[in-house]
Amino acid sequence: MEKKEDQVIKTDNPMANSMFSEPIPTSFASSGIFDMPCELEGEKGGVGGGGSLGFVDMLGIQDYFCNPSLFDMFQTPMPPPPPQQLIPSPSVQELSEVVNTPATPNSLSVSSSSAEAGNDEKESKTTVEGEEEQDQEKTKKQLKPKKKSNKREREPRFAFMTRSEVDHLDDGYRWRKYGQKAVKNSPFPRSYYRCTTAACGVKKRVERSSDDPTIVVTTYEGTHTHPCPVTPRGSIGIMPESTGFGGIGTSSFNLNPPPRHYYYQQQHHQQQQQQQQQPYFHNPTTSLSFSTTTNPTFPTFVQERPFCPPSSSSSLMDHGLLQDIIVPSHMWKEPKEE
DNA sequence: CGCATTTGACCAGCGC
DNA sequence: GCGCTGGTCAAATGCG
Repeated sequence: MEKKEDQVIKTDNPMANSMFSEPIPTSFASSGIFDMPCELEGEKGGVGGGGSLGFVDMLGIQDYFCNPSLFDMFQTPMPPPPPQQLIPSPSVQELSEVVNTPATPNSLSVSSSSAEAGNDEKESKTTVEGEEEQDQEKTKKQLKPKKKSNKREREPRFAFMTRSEVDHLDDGYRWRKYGQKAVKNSPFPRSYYRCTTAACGVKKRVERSSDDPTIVVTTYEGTHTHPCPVTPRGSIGIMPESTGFGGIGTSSFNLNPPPRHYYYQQQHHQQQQQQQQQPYFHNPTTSLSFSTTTNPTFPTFVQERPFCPPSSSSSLMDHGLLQDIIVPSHMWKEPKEE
């Protein structure tokens, strides 16, 4: 029962979190560089969710959404983890494959799909409201009907790959672990977490990549319906509702982050070219790429910067983002020794 | 004492 | 129909 994962956003910053699911306006469709319509000024150590976040329908990818908080996570300090390392392109591909097992290359309804993808997609017509799901959950608890006639409709999911030694990354939200399972083809168990906030049905799964144990794959499902209860080091936050992404923000940092530019690492020959198109990056120190190595339907976000630990000053925190080290594409191919 | 984690059991979906 | 696997529940346990 191979499952295809959701799209994977790979980052070295464990703060992968708070993001998620919502259809990505196809208007953002593109096939190369993605210029996140997010402005940032990053001064208080954070990116905020200042503006809107654009997103993609790359190579058939749609139905995705990246909560602006995504940006946060890229510059939010991670807990105690070890020195972050850059993830060379190769590994990205590998991971991508691992996580995105057999998918349907030509399928446009990539929507987050995973196990229940099939069903979800069929029923996805009737958009699921968070409340509905919660009701279902309640019902479940009572009769344990679980997925039945009313097969549970899942919200789009987002997977993030993070190089970290800690499994459960601190993303600012409070999570309660409700299960752990051994997963097939992986020596590492998968942990299931649910947002502890009442009425917030966001869930996330955390597991390590069997290929690269240093990689933690965090899959988020759902959208938080509340402000981030915790702003670790004042760096986490979610997109303001005004953005239309349903997020609620309470970031303690500047909400007008400088433009973030991402580029989509196309699967074929364009890949390298794309990577070299740094001019696309307004902020040359930070880049995030989408990679659809094996399966174009599942992009992989690759953060090209090593994690920058929080500093005592907000300005420095900001640097955590702005001073990221850019890794030339060629370096990806040839992982440097540390 | 309250909350989070652990862990075995249970259930549903899927492939054969 | 059966077995496998993923996902969830909930009692037991741990911890602050």
